Amino acid sequence: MATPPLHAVPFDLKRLRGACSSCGVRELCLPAGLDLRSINTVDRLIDQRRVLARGEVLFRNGAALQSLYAVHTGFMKTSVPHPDGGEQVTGFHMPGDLLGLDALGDGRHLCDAVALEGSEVCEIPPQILERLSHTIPSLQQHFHRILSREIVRDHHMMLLLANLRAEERLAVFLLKLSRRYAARGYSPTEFVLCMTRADIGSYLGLTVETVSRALSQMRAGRLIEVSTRHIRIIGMERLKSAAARAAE
Amino acid sequence: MATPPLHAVPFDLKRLRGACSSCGVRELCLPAGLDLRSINTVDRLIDQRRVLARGEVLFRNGAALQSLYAVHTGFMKTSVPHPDGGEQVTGFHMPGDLLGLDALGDGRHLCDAVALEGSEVCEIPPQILERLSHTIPSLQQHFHRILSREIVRDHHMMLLLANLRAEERLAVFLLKLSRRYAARGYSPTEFVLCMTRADIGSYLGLTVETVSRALSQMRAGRLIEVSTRHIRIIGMERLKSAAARAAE
DNA sequence: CACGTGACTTGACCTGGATCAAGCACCGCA
DNA sequence: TGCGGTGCTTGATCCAGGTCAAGTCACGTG
Repeated sequence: MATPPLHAVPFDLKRLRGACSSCGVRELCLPAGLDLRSINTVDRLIDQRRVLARGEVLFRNGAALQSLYAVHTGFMKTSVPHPDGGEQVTGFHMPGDLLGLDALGDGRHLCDAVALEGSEVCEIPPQILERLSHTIPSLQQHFHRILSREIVRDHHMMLLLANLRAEERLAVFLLKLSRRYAARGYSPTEFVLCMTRADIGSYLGLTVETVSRALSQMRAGRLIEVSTRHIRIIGMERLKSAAARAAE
Repeated sequence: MATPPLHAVPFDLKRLRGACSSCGVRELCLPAGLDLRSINTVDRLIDQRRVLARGEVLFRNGAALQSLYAVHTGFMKTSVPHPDGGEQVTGFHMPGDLLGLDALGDGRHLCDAVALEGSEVCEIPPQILERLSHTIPSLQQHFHRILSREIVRDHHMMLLLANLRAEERLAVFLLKLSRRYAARGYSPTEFVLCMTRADIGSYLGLTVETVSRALSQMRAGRLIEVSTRHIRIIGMERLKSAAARAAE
């Protein structure tokens, strides 16, 4: 039941120049301005890969920052543990996304990161990134862009949590997933959810039951077809208008 | 009815070395590692001040990024306009806070920033910041730290919006304000709110009525004294336990 | 000084989603 | 092949907070 294998190669720098032209939304791609020598330099420094089995933890809340991670293949989630046992999911991460940014603040991770399916990540030691930024200004700029976009995304999420009703939240969620899959070359209308309803609920500030009901309702309204983890969007326009109150 | 004048001098670099030791939480202070020559260099480049009257707009959603801004004195809010007329408040900003980070992503501001009382800000052109970062590594690091902390703060906010009930949200809100005032040398137990109930409500995902009721309830429970904008915390411990479910 | 306006409070009512409860579907495993 | 566990769905009930409505308060203005 895994999602189709994703082929993104976000930090294989030897391929970056070619890859960048095609990666569109993919954030980690470096600007095309790098000369070959830089690319080789970088490539020598960043080549640590790490393979994660489904359910495996990449880092935990409280752990010292060793490295940032670029998701290479697979699907990850990050969450902050709730004092009373539960957890709040703060994001889902697909190939090309960067993990661990919250730890730059004081050198400790403030969330857990776990693989929702077999995944591979690239390790990017922050010192190296910072050192490289000195010599490659465009890299620095790009890194700032990534951080800034993360902030914007979070603001968007706050807006969603503060203003939207259950079905609207779900609609936004599905549309965002759809776009992200599309940006990576997959079908925007048909995909498999890697996360449980509980994960979705936590992320969207809803209970499992409400998530389930909202999905059923969207099925009833013929916006989507659902069979447990498999989603097909059959009424993209209706789905978009269901998400209408969100600042798209 | 203005808050007491705030005396922070976050970007007067000539004073930074001395100031930093005392500024604690203040984020914009540069690490002490700068030598005097750097300080003078920076100081020559960053000296644009801008004065804002209460209600005046610093920048608008959609405007091209000219500059980042460090709040110098006063009190600002940022908000993203809601398609259907309203707005979602994304943050309140006190002296030492940095504004405009969301625009690093694609060079356009994605929120409005307005002064809630007479304020003064320092302009910090991002190009200069980036150029300086090349020559002063500790500055770069510190800037990353600021961005990272912003992300962490937003995650905390998401957690609040997704999980807490009205009174808990208010309690967290007041405690956070209290701490921020304390960090700037003001009373942690008595202060004046610069924003309307509507602003608070928007920020916390509540209606004006609910904000008002929650405050009344906290008064009834003798956690605080309220008279419109003036707040005094008279039961700090009770206030903290009212916010208990938040990951403090 | 009365007046108007916008900010705030309080009450009555209603509803979306949480909670509680029951059962179903799927999967790994013996 | 049956069994247990985990994830998912659906129904019934309840309540926090949204909505609507009616004041009251604070303050700036003619």
